[in-house]
Amino acid sequence: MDSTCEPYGYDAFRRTCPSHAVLEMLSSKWVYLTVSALRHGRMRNGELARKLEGITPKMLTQTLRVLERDGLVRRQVFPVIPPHVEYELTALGQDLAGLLDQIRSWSERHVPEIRNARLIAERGREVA
Amino acid sequence: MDSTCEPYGYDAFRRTCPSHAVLEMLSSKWVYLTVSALRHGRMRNGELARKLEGITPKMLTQTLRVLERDGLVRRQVFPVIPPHVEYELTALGQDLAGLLDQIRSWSERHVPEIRNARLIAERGREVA
DNA sequence: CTGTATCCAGGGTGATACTG
DNA sequence: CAGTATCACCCTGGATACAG
Repeated sequence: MDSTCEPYGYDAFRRTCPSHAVLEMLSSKWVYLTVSALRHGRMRNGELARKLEGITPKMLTQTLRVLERDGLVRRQVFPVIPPHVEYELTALGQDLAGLLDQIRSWSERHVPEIRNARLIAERGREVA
Repeated sequence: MDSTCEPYGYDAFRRTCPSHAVLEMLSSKWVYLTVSALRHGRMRNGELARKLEGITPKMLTQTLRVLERDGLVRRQVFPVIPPHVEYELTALGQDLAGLLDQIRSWSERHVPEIRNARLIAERGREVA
């Protein structure tokens, strides 16, 4: 069983390596956005729902549960009525957030170039 | 039509913003790995297939086509027999590669912490 | 307010076989 | 070698309604 990728260390290129699964877990736009949103402090469920435009209650909960399970997000429940729940990044989550947020920012910054590339690609297909 | 997110600039949190679609396109483990693999220079189709362990021909081609369409990868065909095709990152792709590769590296670096978090989470569920 | 419970459509993904 | 074509299938992800 080489699931640890030993003795050469972890290698995400190997499908049996745990780091491959971690990478897969991170490959979700809702994970990106959730972690990025929490980057500047704790937020309530409703706040997140409004910030992550278009997310359904199910996906929001599901995403938060995964992040909580993997130690990236901490969930705090206040036993009051109506319910009050807050989410915040753990130290590990904050470490990751710096990277994920850069990707988000990159996506925003390079829209024009990508849009342009797509237009050129389409033209090429028309000619053919 | 606020698809450009104007007048406040692009915002990936808004589902109608083009940057949201870009983020979604990047949310794929095969995109991560393909771009990371190409980071150190051009590669042939077969080389990529071997490097990206477990990828099917279909997914490899599909991923490369998306990256090519969006201007992140350049495809060069040598008209010889047997066929010879090489892929390499464009300038835009290299810019992105730096970020994506950091995520990949992060995934490898933090496996122990995440594994540990999962174990604790499981224990919690058992108690309940 | 913060979720859970269903249901459902759709397509991403893989496996396989095959062609130029 | 590089890629296409097909098929099936899971299962994600969305919509909705409802509960504590």
